Amino acid sequence: MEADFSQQVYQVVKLIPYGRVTSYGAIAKYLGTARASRMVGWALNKCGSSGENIPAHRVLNRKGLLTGKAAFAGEKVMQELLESEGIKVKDDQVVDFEKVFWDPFELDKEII
DNA sequence: TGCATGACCTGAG
DNA sequence: GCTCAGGCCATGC
Repeated sequence: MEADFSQQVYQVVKLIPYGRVTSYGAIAKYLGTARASRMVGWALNKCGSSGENIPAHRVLNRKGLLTGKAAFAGEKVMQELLESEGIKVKDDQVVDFEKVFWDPFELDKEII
């Protein structure tokens, strides 16, 4: 349940604000397993089987590349979703990735 | 129990 | 500055 790594990832991904994106490494680091960044992607890969609606399209790699677009219904679905939120995507890559980048640690900042 | 895989990240050449 | 290779953790069979 809560202790499940996958659930932890889903929780963070669902906390991503509208029009913002984050990287697998950022989530992994937030969970305390920065070296298990690969697990983050895997957890999202099972998001469909988990029965939860996870905005995995907001999660990209460190380069802002839509590496997980293949896990969606269509390779263009992920891009459409991002563009729908105001995020520009070109060549399977997010434009101004640094500007739309969002760190899970910002949540703690708000709490503080 | 052990091996192989994975939507990654970091370091070195 | 770019490219190649290795390593990390968690899950499935």
